[in-house]
This record gives sequence, structure tokens and C-alpha cells, in this order.
Amino acid sequence: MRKVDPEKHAARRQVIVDAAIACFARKGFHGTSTAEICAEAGMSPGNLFHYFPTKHAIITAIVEEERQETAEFFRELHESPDLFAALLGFMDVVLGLAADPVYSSLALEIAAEAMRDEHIGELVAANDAELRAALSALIKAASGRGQIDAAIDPEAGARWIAAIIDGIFGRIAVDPGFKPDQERPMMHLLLTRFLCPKP
Amino acid sequence: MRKVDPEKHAARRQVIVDAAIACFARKGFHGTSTAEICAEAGMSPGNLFHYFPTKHAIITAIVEEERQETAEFFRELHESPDLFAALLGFMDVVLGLAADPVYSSLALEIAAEAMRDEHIGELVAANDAELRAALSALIKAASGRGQIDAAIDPEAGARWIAAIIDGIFGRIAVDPGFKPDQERPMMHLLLTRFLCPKP
DNA sequence: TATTTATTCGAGTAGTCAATCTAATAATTT
DNA sequence: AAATTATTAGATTGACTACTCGAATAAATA
Repeated sequence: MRKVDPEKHAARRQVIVDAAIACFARKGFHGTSTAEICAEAGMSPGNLFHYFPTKHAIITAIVEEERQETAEFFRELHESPDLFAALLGFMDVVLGLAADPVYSSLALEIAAEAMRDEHIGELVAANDAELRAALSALIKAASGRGQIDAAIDPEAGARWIAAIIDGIFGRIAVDPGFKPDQERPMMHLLLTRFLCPKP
Repeated sequence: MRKVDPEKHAARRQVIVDAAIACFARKGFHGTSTAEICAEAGMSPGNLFHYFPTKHAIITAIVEEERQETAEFFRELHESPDLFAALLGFMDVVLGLAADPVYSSLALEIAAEAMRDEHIGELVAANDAELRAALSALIKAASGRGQIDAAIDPEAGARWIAAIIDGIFGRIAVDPGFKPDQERPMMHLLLTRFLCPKP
């Protein structure tokens, strides 16, 4: 008999996911047909539905991919000697991602879909909880070293930093004058004033 | 002959717009069919398309309605003696709107659609420019009275306040622990530290 | 009252949708 | 080589789409 090669299988799925990301960023989840994804991936619908049972499952896979990427990023972050600089560095990365229109479109699309589809909503909420937990841990540690004002509750602070992240993607959508690479100083000012201990 | 009564005509359009808002908030622009809007509005498709030439035109009308509402709100704001308090007050209103899931869903949906549809994108960008101009004027005036740090460029400051507004709606979508009415103090702290002059 | 025209209805149109089915091919194991 | 099964294609399905059409009704003017 023949067995499924997990690596090839995963690689083929990735082709579909990447094609879907490109399409979804352009036209949204409900604006793109499975036929379009097939064309972008260079395969037949029969084949596409061999790897994913439904269109919805493709969306799910994209959200899961997002989760792994952010988790991986935070894994490296905690050993930094200057934790506040690490936080600013992370936010710089976010600003960099926002400069990519594909990433931004997708982020907004996922947020909008989270409000409509219960299942996607749960996945996205879990992702967000993970992000906030990492931010919160970072703030707590920095607070212990006197780098962040102890008056800021780590969880509440993380919540508003997450809001600022969301806001950055929102700017991309509606404000053509918002150029991520030029906004770094103002973002640093905002974060520093919000978080740093008063002299 | 008989002439079209503009008031009745407008009222009838409003029925459709309201129905569409309810549907769009639930399932998104591309997730709701015109038949669903008809059902929600209690009318036939023939009738609905008598008032709007396309589904797209209904979306346009919603964005326009949004514009008028924010413009109206700012018209009252400028005579306040305490301009910084006026700004905080406006942000409290935003937080109140965010507590309404219909309004939040729609805000996210519109932002996502702005990235896909060029026409909607332009309308939304114009709305946003108007909002930022109002915020910027407020900051400038408050800066003149010494209520806001003169080091903050009004336009840049307005841009990041707009980002925080976007972020609030983002939180609603992905963070079930974000309760608008409990987040007021932290939002005030964030804005105060960001904007107020150092002692 | 007669005429004009705005408003309303709902069946109908051409086309698109996600997903399925059948069948052929390719790769792996025995 | 034979058997098994993963992979692929592409035509097909029936439900659904935005929107139109022709006809009927209702209201307002002359």
C-alpha cells in the first residue's frame, strides 16, 4: 500500500493557503470564490477540496498560521536585557507588517470575520489572548526592573497596547497619509509616555 | 401629474438603510443577500431597487450617513471652555458607541471594505480626513491654551488618536474581556500621559 | 373626475457559488 | 510486476446571486 507523505501533504496545503491569502487580501473572504483560489494556486477544484474540506477550513488554517508566527516571535524576545526596548522593538515589527498591504488587509478581514463567524471568532480571540499574555508578561518583567511604571496594571496595559496595534492596521485602511516607516517616532513617544515611570 | 415627495422618499430610503445596517452588521456586506435586506425591510426586491440602483449604493449611503453623524457631533464641541475635557468627552462617546455590537461590527466591516473597494475606500478616507481635521483643530486650540503639550504636532497627534479609536473597535472584535464602560479610566490615563504638558 | 406617475409587487433571468462525482494518473509498497 | 492508494482533473450539481420586467395599485394634480 501507499502512505501519505506528511511533508508533501503539508507543502501542498501551504500552496493553497498562500494562494488563498493573496486572494482574500484582494477581495475578502466572501468576495473571493473557490475557483479564484484554484486559479491562483494553479490547481483544479477537485484537488483543492482534496486538501481542505471547505472554504471555511482554509480560513481557519490562515488564522492558525498567524498564531504560530506571533508565538514564535515572542519566544525569542524574553531574554533581552532591556525589556522596554524589546517592547518598542516588537511594536516596530508590527509597524513593519502594517506596511505590507497584504498583511494589513488580511488582519482587517480577519477582525471583521471574527464578529460574524462564531468559530473564527473563538480562534481569533484565543490568538489575541496569547498575544496579550505575552505582552503582559513583558510589562510585568519590565515593571519589576523599574523600566515601566508600576502603576500600570500589566494586563490592562497589554490590552491597550493591543488596541494600539489594532489601530495601526485601521490607519492603513482609512488614512493614506499614515506611512508606517515615518510614524515610528510618534509611536515611541506615545508608548514611552504611557508606560514609563514619571521622573 | 404626481411629483415625488422628497420627505417620504428619504424616509423610505432610510428604512432600507436601517435594514441593511442590521444585516451587514450580522453577516457583512458580501455575506448578506439583497433578498435578506428586503426581508428585513419588509419589502420586495422590485421596491428596494426602486430606491437604490445597486447593493453597492446602499453601502455608499451607509458610509455617508456615518459621515454626517460625526460631523454633527463635532459642530457642538468647539465652544467648550475646557478643550481637553471636550476631547476626553468625545473619546468617551466613542467608547460608548463601541459598546454597541452593531456599530462596532459595521465599523470593522467598513474598514475592511475600504481596502477592497476603491470607491468605498475614497469615501471612507474622506470621512477619516474630516475626523482628523476636527481632532487636529481641537488639539491646536487646546495647545494654545496650554492644556496640551506644544511638542505634539496637532496633525500627528490627531492621527494617533484616530488610531486609538480604530483600536477600540478592534478590541471589541477580538477581546471579549474588553468592556468599554470599564476601560474609561485607562483610556483617560493613556490620553492624558500622551498629550498633557509635563509638569 | 380623469390623468399622470410614483410606488409596490413578486415571478423571472442569466449567471455564480461552494462543493461533489467520476475517472484517470502517479507514486509507493509488497 | 501487481496491488494499493494518494493525488489530480474537470465536468456537473442544485442552491443561491444581484438585479430586471411587466403589471397592478395608490396618490396627487389638473
